[in-house]
Amino acid sequence: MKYHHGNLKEELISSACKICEASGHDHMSLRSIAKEASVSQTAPYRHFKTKECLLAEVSKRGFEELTERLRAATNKESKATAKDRFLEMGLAYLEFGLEKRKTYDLMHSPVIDKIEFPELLDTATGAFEELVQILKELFPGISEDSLGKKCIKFWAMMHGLVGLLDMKIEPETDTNAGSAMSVVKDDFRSFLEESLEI
Amino acid sequence: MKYHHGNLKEELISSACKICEASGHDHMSLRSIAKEASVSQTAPYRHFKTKECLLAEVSKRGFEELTERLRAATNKESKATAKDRFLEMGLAYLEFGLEKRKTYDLMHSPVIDKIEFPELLDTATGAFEELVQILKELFPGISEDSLGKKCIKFWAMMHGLVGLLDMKIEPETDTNAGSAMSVVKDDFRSFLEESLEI
DNA sequence: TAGTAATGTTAGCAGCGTAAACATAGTATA
DNA sequence: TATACTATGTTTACGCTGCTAACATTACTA
Repeated sequence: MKYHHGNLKEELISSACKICEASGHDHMSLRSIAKEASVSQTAPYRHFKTKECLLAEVSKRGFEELTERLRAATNKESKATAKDRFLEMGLAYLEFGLEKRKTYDLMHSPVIDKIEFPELLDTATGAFEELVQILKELFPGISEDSLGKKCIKFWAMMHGLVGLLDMKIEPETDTNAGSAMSVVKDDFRSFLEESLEI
Repeated sequence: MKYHHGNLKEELISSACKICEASGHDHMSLRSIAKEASVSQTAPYRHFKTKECLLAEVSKRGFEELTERLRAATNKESKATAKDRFLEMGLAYLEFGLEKRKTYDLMHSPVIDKIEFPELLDTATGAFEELVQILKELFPGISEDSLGKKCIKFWAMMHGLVGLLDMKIEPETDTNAGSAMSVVKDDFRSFLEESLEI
C-alpha cells in the first residue's frame, strides 16, 4: 500500500460519479467517497477545495457524456436526414436523462452554482450547442433570433419532459393525461416530430 | 410563555416556507426552523415524523399557491379569449417559478419522493389540471390523446423554461442563443404565442 | 378528580463538512 | 549526494445536523 496514491483526484471523481448515480447527490458524503477510494476522510481536500468543487466535477462529467451522446446522435456522417438526426438527438437526450437520472438531477441542481464554475458552464453550453447546430441545418436561412427561440423551446421541452417522465410529477387526470404520458414515453419520436410541425 | 403553543404545526410550516424561500431547501435545518418558531430543537418531531415530511408540506403549499395563480390567470369570469387566458396562465407559471425560485426548486427536487406523499402528488396534479382545462377550451373537440400530448408539451416547456431562464444554464453561443434567452424573458407572451402556432 | 394522551424540553447519539497539525514521499537545488 | 521544499497523505477535533429516548407539563376524558 503506497502512501501516495498517484491518481487520487481522478479516482475520487469516478467514485463520486458512482455513488451519485447509485444514491443521488444528497445522499453522497465526502466521507463515503473517500472510503470508496480507500483513503482517509480528509484526503479529498488535497484535490478539492470544498465538496461543491467535487460535485461540480461530477456534474461536468455528466454534461460531457450528454454532449457526446447528442453529438453521436446527430452525426453528420450518418446518411439520415437532418430531421431524423434531430429526432435522434431528442431521443438521446431523453434517454440520458432517464438512464442517468440521479446524475441528471445533480447537473440541474441548484446546489452547484454554475456561475462559480465557469468551466462547468462551458461544458453545459457545449451540449446546448449540439441542438443549435442541428436546428440550423433543419431550418436553413432562419434568423438568429428565431433560431435562438427555437433552441430554447426545444431544450426547455426536452428538459421538462425528463422531469415529467420520471414521475416527479406523473399526472393522472380525468382526461387521461397520465396515460398520455406513457404514450409520450413509448413514442417520444412521433411526439417530438409533432412538436416540429404543430 | 405558554408551554403548549396551540398552533405549532402551522407555525412550523410557515417558518419553513420563509426559510426555504430565503435560503433554499438544502440550507434549511430542522433546528433553524424550530428556532424561527421559538421552540426547542426537537419540538417539530411531535408534528412531523421526519424532516422530509415537513419539506413535503412546504412543497404542497407551493403547489397550492401555483394552482391558485394559474386558476386566477385563466379565470372564466374574465372576458378575455381562451387564447389570452392561456397566455396569461403561461405567464403566471413563469412568474411563480422565477419569483419563488427556491420554493419552486424544492417542489421539483428529488429529495421529496412524491410517491411517499400522495396528498402532495394530488396537489401537484391539481396545478396540471388547470392547464388541461384551458387547453380543452382552446382546442374544442380535440381527442383525449392529442390533448394529453399538448398538455405535456406545454407543461414541459414551461417547466423547462423556468429552469433555463433562471440561469441554471444560460447559454451564450455564437448564435446569440444567450441573448435570445433575454428576449424570451422579456417577451414570454409572444414566445408562448408562437409556440401555439408553429 | 384521576388517568391518559398530547405536546413540549433536555440530553445525547452518530454522521456530516471542514480546518489544523502532523507524517510521508517525491522533486529541485547546493 | 545531502538538503530543502512541495505535494499529498493521516489524525484529531470542532460545530452543525437529523433523530431517539427519557422526562416535564398541559389538556382532555371517564
